[in-house]
Parts: sequence; structure tokens; C-alpha cells
Amino acid sequence: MPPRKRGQSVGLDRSVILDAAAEVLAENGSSGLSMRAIASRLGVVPNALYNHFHDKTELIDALLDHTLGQVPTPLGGDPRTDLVGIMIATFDTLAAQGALVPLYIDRHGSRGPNAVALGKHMVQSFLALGLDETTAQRAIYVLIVQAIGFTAYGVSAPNPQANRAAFIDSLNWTLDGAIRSQ
Amino acid sequence: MPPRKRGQSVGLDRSVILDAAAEVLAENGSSGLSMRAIASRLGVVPNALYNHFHDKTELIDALLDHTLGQVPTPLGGDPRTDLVGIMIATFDTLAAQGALVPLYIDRHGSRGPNAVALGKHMVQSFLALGLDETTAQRAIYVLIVQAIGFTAYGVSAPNPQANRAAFIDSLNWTLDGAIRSQ
DNA sequence: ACCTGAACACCGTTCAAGT
DNA sequence: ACCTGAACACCGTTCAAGT
Repeated sequence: MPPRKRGQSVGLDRSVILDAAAEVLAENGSSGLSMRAIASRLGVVPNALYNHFHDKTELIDALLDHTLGQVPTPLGGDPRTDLVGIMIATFDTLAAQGALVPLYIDRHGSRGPNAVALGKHMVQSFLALGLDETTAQRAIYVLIVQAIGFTAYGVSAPNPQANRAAFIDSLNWTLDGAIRSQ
Repeated sequence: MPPRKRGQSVGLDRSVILDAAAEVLAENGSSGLSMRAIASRLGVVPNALYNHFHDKTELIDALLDHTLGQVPTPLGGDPRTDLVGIMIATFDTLAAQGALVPLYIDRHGSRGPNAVALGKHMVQSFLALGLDETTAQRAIYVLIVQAIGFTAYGVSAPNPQANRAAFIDSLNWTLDGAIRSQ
């Protein structure tokens, strides 16, 4: 295909760029996720991306939150079952993105709207379980760090199955502890 | 100072390089920790480092294990107190290295001798607590991922104190859960 | 507003010397 | 064995155009 002329619009937007980034990440891993590789996959010059993201960190943050948007939130069953369901779904969704989480951690990621929404859902479940607000916030923080920690560590884990099983143990122990602490 | 002549020995070794790396990391953060910056601090050309480390990943792994070597291991008090002490000391030691852990995670770090030694100490404590070997291994894995997860997350946490407190909650809940599961 | 061209200031790593 | 010189193939990001 012939190179575009200057100024010719190409229909780039955040969503298209994020999809391309996910593909590059899946194919080439975190070290291969460069702005240049994403641009190249879109048939575009690297600096074109900067019209849609301020820098690479913002792109990675957006990609993580975009991923979090795919986590299904169970609606209103038993609160504890809901919490377990949300956390396992979060783990599996992040784990499917491979090296994204380590990259996110290294780039000082901030939480996006989907992360916030997930957090709100969890507060409700904890309140229904009888926790006060501050204890609920603490428990949620612990659960989030664990989910991120296990997915990040799982990328290089020799046995992904064992890593997932360890996460589920950790999850249940945390729920028991948080509930018992009230 | 005048530049060295070719072949002139300069007394570089792994330990000296690791110290320089820690300084660069402390001053410039993870994005500033380049092979070139480490070499520059040592007054040496970048490729000189490759006589002592195969690549940057190996250097980072060595730096993490070197850091782990500074964790004091309490000798033979109450097993649970020992475990809590080891984990908190590990957290504090890693947290003092700032952005090292996120970098370690992103680079697919492998465990070094000091990590292994710490693990062995923990197995003894768990066995003394009445756990069988496989449950002990699982619990240790969970504790390690948590320590790494909280330190990595803590680098960018808005409130480091709260992050540390959350880690200690997580630690106690995990110990309760692991012991109770037997 | 959104893209290209061109450049700047970096990277990690390799390889052929030199001593 | 351990270092330098020089190079290769990359990076993220900026800035001045063009439309």
C-alpha cells in the first residue's frame, strides 16, 4: 500500500490503539511493547500515537483499565460468593494479558474508571457482610494488591496452575481474616 | 582524571557493580537504572559490565538477591513470631530499595541463593507449627508473592504507611488461614 | 484536529581489538 | 581475564511542518 499523504486522516482513536497494543503485547511480550511497534502495526508513524495518549505510561494505564472493563461483575447473590467471583474473574482476566501487569506496576500505574467501579461493587459486598467502611477499604486494598501480585508473579511462574491455586487460597484466607477481624 | 589506557585493570567485580547500581537506582529511579548509567558512575565504559554479568536481567536478579541478603533472620524463638519477623524484615528491606522490585518482576527474575536460604528458614518454622511439607510450601509461596506484591505496589502507593499496615494484616490473615487449613 | 518528516538524546548488546 | 573503541539496531519523545 502506498504511503499516506501528510495530514490524511486515518481514523485512529484510543480504542483502536489499545487493541493494537494488546496484540503486540501478546505476540512480543512486554519488552516488545514499544510505541514504534504499536504504530507500525497500525501502519502509522510513531508520533501519531501522541495525539491520543500523552505518553507510554498513560497508554499502559488505559490498557490495564480497558482490560479490567472485561471483568464480569456478578449481580447480587451471596456477598462472599460475589467477592470470590469478582476476584477470580479479575485474576483470570489480568492473567490472560500476560506481561501487562508487571509493566503496569513498573510504570506507576494509576487506577482508572473500571478499577473504581470494581472497587465500589466490592464495598457493597463487604458492607453486606457486616464490615464497617474503613475495614472494608482495607480488605479491598489487600485483595487488589494480591490479585496484581499473583498475576504479575504468575507471568514467570514455572507452574501457572499452582500460582492460580495459591491465589485462591490467599483470597479465601484474606476473606476469613477480614470478616473475623470485625 | 585522565582516561584509562586499553586493557588497564580497574578492579571491577560483581559486588562493586551492584553497589553502584543500588546508588543509581536510589538517585534516578527504575527508568534511570541503565547499564550506561551504572558504568558511568564507575568511570568505566558500558560494555565493561558484561565481563561480570551476562545481561541486565542477571544484574537485576543479583541486586535483588544481594538486597535479600541483608534481611536479618531471627534465630529460633516462637515459630509464628519468627515468620512474622522474617516477612516484615523482608518487606522493609525490599521497600527500602524502592523501584527494584517492580523492575525485578518485569524482568522475570529468578530466585537466588539468599531467597532460597530465607525459604528454608521459613519451612522450619512452618513444620514446627505442625504443617505438612506441601502445605508449608504453599503458604511460603503465598507469603513471598504478598511481600513482593505489596512492596511493588507500595512504590507508587499514595500512603506508604497504610500500605505497610495492609501488608501486615495480609500477613497475619495468611498465617491464620494456613495454620487453620491443617 | 490529526498526521508525517526529521531529529534529539538516549538505550542494551556485540565484536574486534588491545594489554 | 578484563577493559576500550566503535558500531548496530533499537528506544520515547518533541517540534515544525502539512492538510
